[in-house]
Amino acid sequence: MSPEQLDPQVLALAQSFRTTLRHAVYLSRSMDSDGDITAMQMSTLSMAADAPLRVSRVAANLGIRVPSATEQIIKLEQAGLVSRQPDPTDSRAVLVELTEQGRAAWEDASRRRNARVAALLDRLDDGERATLAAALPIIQKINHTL
Amino acid sequence: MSPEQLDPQVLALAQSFRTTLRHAVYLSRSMDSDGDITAMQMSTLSMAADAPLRVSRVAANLGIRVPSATEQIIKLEQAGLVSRQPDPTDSRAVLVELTEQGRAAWEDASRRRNARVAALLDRLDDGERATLAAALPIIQKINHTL
DNA sequence: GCTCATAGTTAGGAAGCCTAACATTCTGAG
DNA sequence: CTCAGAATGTTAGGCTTCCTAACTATGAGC
Repeated sequence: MSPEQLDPQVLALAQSFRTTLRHAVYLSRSMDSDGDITAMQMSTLSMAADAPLRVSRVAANLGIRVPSATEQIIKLEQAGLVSRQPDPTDSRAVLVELTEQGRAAWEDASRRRNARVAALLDRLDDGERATLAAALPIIQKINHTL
Repeated sequence: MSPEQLDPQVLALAQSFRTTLRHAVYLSRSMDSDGDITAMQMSTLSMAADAPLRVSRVAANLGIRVPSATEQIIKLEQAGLVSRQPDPTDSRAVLVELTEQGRAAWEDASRRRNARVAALLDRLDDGERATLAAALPIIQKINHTL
């Protein structure tokens, strides 16, 4: 909490990082806006693709409150993409899992979006792609320390 | 538009990029949610900090429609942070510029947010920071090719 | 068994974004 | 010079997403 102790170089990087990420929000929005599945729904589906998970975990992973997660999950359920099952180990909890249709929709949407982003990345040279590949885990690491 | 031609390695990078960016949205949101100025307002203020600009340019830079930009700008105006002046070269257009109070608020908010992000980046080692610094311009470049 | 914490849902409201319709100003073709 | 169409914003109305507060139902500890 003492700004004087911060390395100016780190501060400059922080500024650049913040700005880049702010713009990347719009990049991400446009990358993930395709068809009828929203970015948030994509996130939820990809979480559930690994294994069924609780509503509260969906909320935590999305950085939203539980009621908001419930709302989104209900929409996914009405669209037939996920099902809500009571957790056998805790009857208070609800497990969100992909339906067959949900898995198909998720895989399809992923494929199309990946192809579009790959087309963007294709314009970079090998060095740039290598740098980007090296930086992504670091950004994820920062994300986890949140 | 022919997915078969895409390098699998580039596709994998695209997937990772997309996922990282999607999570970074929430990171950015938490980094930029501080006090009373929202992330979008910060973006608008930082644009106007360089030079007065039109409503349509604000909208374009934020990736939103003109009416939505108008709405945000009116809020900033009501908060006393920007003023709306008719463009002397085109009376249809409106120039958004920072007020003194707006500039002070922006500088203050920037300082605090940069300090908080710098504290996160401080936990990385020098190599990680170097990689991150190298990657940021590349992400910006991708952003511009949008 | 009572009490308190935990998991989700429901209800109601705030904020942000959108499209459609409109007023005003500019531009250029005749 | 005039008038039709383009460009710039604003207003109006609606949709979506998120929030907090209040509630139900289940689990856990004394």
